[in-house]
Amino acid sequence: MLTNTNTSSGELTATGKNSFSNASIGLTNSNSIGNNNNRYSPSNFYRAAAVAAATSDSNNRRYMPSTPWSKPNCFGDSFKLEANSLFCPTIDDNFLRQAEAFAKPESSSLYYPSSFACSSAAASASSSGNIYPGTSSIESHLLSDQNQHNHHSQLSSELHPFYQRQYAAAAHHHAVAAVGGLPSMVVGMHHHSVIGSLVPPHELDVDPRELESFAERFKQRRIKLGVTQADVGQQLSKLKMPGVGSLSQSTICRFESLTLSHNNMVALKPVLQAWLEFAEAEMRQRKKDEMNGAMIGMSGHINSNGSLIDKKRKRTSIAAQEKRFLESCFIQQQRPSGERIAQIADKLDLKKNVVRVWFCNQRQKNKRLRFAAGQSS
DNA sequence: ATGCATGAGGC
DNA sequence: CCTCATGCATA
Repeated sequence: MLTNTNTSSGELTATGKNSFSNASIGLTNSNSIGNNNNRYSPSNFYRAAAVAAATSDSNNRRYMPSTPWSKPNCFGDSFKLEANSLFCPTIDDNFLRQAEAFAKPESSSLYYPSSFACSSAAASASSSGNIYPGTSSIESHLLSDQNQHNHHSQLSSELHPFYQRQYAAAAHHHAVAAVGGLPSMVVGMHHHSVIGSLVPPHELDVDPRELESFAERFKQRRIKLGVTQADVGQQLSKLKMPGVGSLSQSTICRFESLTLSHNNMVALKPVLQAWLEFAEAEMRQRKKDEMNGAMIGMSGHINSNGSLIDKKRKRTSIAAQEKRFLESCFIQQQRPSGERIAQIADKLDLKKNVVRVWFCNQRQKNKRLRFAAGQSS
């Protein structure tokens, strides 16, 4: 059923009964693991920007630096409420049964075509009644021509599915090639974040193709530099770009695979571009030094070691069966009421908050994937 | 590479 | 309690 892969040593009880109200868990100690200090925060940038890529979704929010999660207890909300008080316990049984029916126990349609590694092949295969067309075929287009296309041809065919659709939605005008020199990176997020000024007024004015090709080139050049995604994230802070701290491997990875929102992509591009140029310049310098015989003894590398508190965030693992059920519920209602969430949580023996978050993530993912492979089916 | 999670800012 | 940017933990 539910496995709580809890590596912590703390008091995080998996199905525990300790419950707080999530929002109010004011903790004393701030960061415990990982240094999430100043991060890139284009605050108002996002807000001004119009509608997120998503079709009719007009909710574009801003961004805020994330924060350390060191909480003694990550989950709030009581789990497993008694059958909702207001209704008779069977009130929604139909709903649940229906969902259950949809979620055939052994349904072969995997949520994910296969794992991530699946490239082109399985990409669109699983379109059978599955709302999740499948992840992306990220890797596939990395194999194709690379440096070659310096200019974006007006192909929408070689666009990442996600962008293909976006492009179709707002087709016209071309890229805002901002690929000049380093973005000045001088401003502070206080006034006008550099990012804000480097980027066109509206994200929608940014050509998805531009982003796509940049992401692709970025990855190749990064690899050529022999730098990992995680490295990029860390090194980013060395650039001292105002408001730009470090980023996680996850984010770099998502950027490269275009699995971030359009807004997010647009905002991150200049930052990563700056890093790229910085790193390449550095490498050139190194080579030059070598030529001069000036061996630069490799200086020690940073070894982030842990004198850090050992509280680890726990990650609930929702079993396949439960997931299937959730998915079927999702099809019926993408935004279930708290009442229903509690109900579902109860049925699956999961904490209400876990279910709530699952839906949130699902919606978020859905926005990215909605068109990512859809039209073909 | 991706699943589950956090938290800011907004209703 | 949502959305969105992001990250730890993990497959």
